[in-house]
Amino acid sequence: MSTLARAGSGLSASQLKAACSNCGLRELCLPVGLSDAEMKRLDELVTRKSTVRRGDSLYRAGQPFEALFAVRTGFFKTRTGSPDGREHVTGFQMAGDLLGLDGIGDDIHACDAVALEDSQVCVIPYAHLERLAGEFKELQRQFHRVLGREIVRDHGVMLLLGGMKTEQKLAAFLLNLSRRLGERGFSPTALVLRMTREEIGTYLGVTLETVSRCFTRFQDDGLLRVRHKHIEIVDLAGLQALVGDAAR
Amino acid sequence: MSTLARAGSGLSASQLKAACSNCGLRELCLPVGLSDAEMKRLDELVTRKSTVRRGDSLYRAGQPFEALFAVRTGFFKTRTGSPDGREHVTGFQMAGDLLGLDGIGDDIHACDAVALEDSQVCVIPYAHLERLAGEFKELQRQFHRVLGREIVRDHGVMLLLGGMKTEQKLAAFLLNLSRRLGERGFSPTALVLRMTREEIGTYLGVTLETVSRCFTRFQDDGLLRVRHKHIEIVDLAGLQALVGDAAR
DNA sequence: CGGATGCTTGAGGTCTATCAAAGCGAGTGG
DNA sequence: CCACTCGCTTTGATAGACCTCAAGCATCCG
Repeated sequence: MSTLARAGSGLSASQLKAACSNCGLRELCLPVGLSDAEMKRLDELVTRKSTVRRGDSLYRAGQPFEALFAVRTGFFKTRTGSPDGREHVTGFQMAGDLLGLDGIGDDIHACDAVALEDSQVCVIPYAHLERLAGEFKELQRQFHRVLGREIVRDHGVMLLLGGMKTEQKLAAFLLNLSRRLGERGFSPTALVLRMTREEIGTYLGVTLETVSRCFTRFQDDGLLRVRHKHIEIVDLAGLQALVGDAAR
Repeated sequence: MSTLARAGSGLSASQLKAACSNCGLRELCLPVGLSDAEMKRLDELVTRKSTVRRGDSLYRAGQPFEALFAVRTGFFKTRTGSPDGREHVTGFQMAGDLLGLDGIGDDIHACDAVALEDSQVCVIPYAHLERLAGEFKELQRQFHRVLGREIVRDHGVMLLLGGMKTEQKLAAFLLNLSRRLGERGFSPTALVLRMTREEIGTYLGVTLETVSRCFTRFQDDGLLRVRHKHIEIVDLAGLQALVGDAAR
């Protein structure tokens, strides 16, 4: 929010040179374990940044896939339309997360990516990335790792959706959010939710009312302090005990 | 089952040369759109076959990841342990499907792969595959497609688990199975299930009793004919109507 | 400051999990 | 080859969780 305010409003922020080599997110994004020389070549790859306003789509299902996106600032959800019309959220992405992997399979995006707040992304042209991956062994390896982790992450969500009750689901969701915010230097216990109860609900496979009720139950049990979008985790161990252990 | 009988029992079937270039599954597996020369190099890659007996694991969660596996014959399930001890099935794999992608992310397998019938797989050493992918643009592209499709497939399962009722889940499951069997030259309407009701249940996020009851309900409604593991799809359109449309 | 959106809370009904028991089949060993 | 046993499946009864419908309230934003 604070960094965004400065960079915001201006239309094409292309003046600011996007540079992976000095990006504060480089530990979270693609380039890890690359040599300086390789890092410089990667800088050439990521030449463009893009700003997405809250509520707008970065891409939509059905659109041709041309690039991956790395979130610099802001918050996104990815959603796919359920066959019966309702929407289903497949994930939430924050700074350092990669967006667009759903397009790799068939060169067509399989879901929408919607900004939940004003956001900024790096544009990574995919053809360019594949070319570079062919040249740099380490980049290739790293890219495969990212894809592989996404697959494992999805399996974790399947476990969550298929094998847990509402309380466990919500606890796992909050712990996941807490951990990721902590990794990015934010407080892991004082969260501000960027998404609505309904979005949490379709992500977890329950209704928004059930999410709301579960929040108040957690508060009554002394696990959380809930004031609308502001969540304070009071008893982190208690939440972990609910899930069993699996945080990711 | 019939082809297996011949190749079975013998311990190392290395006598039989595994060759992608003349494999009947090459349309389903990795190599699609490769030139003859590239195909020959790929043959070098897949030098080993392995036999897995029903009930045995091809690999287990926690084991070091060294190779991908392509199913030649047979049927597998992949499962991950739920935090509270129960097992959750993440997928079913048949001839032409790839196994082991869960290990790419962190060089450790994230789930078990268990044979549901006596099976045979091609072993694809991963280090070798990555090397070759660096050389052959088309192989690299194809490999990325496979990973990308797996991600999209997982999103489809998340949709199924999170947004559908039992009837829709089971219908979607049967339609998926039917389609994949059809693509492999089997009857798309007369299926023999290789998995138990419980395995279907944990895959769909319901109990085995609910699966069983749903089968009988489908039979009563004239959609199926069910005799234990033998399922005959009577009204395919009716099943599709239940789901809405999304088959995959 | 006022409308709109999102959140909370309640009541009732449905669906599914759970516990329990019996029936059928496939595979095994005599 | 047959009988037996074990595992899988089916079916029933009950209780509890979640969804649905409905209303009132807080908050955010222009």
